Amino acid sequence: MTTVLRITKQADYGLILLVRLAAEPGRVHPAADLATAAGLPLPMAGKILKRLAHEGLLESQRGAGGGYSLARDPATIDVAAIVTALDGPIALTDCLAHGPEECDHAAGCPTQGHWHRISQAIRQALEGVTLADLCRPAVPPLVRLDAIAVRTPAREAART
Amino acid sequence: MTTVLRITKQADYGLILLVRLAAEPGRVHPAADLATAAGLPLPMAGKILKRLAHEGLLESQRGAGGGYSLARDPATIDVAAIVTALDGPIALTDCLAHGPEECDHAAGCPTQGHWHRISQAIRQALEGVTLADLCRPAVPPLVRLDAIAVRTPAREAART
DNA sequence: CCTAAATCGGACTGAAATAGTCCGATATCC
DNA sequence: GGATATCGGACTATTTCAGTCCGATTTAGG
Repeated sequence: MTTVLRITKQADYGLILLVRLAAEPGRVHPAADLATAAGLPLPMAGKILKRLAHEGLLESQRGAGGGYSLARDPATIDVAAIVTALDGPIALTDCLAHGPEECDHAAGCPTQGHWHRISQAIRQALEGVTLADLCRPAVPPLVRLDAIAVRTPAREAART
Repeated sequence: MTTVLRITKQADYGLILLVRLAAEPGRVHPAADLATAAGLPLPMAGKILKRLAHEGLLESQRGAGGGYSLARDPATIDVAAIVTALDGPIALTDCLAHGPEECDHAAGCPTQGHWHRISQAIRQALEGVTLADLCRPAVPPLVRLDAIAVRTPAREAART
């Protein structure tokens, strides 16, 4: 038993790579540069960047002098979009990922409305933070008592 | 690529079993009864009930005529507690599960505060719904447009 | 052209988490 | 004593995740 309701490392890594890209939005960054900056092995970073480009969050330029750059303004890319791009749809259970009506028993299920509410709250939490937010300010935690540390292998190496 | 930010099936099953128990809070329910009611194989239901008892959410009585009953009032048991009991701590990434100070690089990490906020929002969403809520009323979804169906193998069988 | 620098697309492997089962031991009621 | 139950933990199979690798393709520059 480990932890639950988590995003994958790929999404975590992806966030870090995107923060790097957002630091210099105009420039084209080769995957190798981003990988070393983030402290990730090139194959891993490459895989993630590929997918982000495929999902439309990044633009890619092939060939010598090529690389990746942000497709949109950092302020218009929210965390939900990034996580969804890398990890797939966000849902508490598999069935919540399917569309409406998918469940013919919905009528008799008293829990339904509650799940919907919870699901929506989570989604909103992820939509409420943009890539621009992530870069710029370290928002001061309101509660100082239980300030929670943020650590991940990549994130450690990432901090220059 | 499937879905992300999900709870395990055990937690899902556990919720269903608990709803059954909450329907008749006073009574003692044998695992076999709960299993058939929920449409789960007995070993599976047994495993889950065992853990819920071990975590203090259920009380158990052994021997003939024994079974499980709620340890507390349904209104005092929230979804977060149930999920935590069955799936372990709730956190977006492994590092968020650890306590404070665990990250010596926190000072340089601009994303820190944001993660904390998101994490807290998710936790609150799960703490805001109690077992009593889940039983009683089907809260009407505010947004009708994208009414989301709730389905899971067990949940289908569960609906009497 | 030709070579070097890059991404593209997908297959592939190993490790870990999950789902689910099974069994022997123990407690309780009749 | 026998039937009914939970207890505790080991055990297996399946899926998911992390991470790697390779051949193909595109582009810049000499």
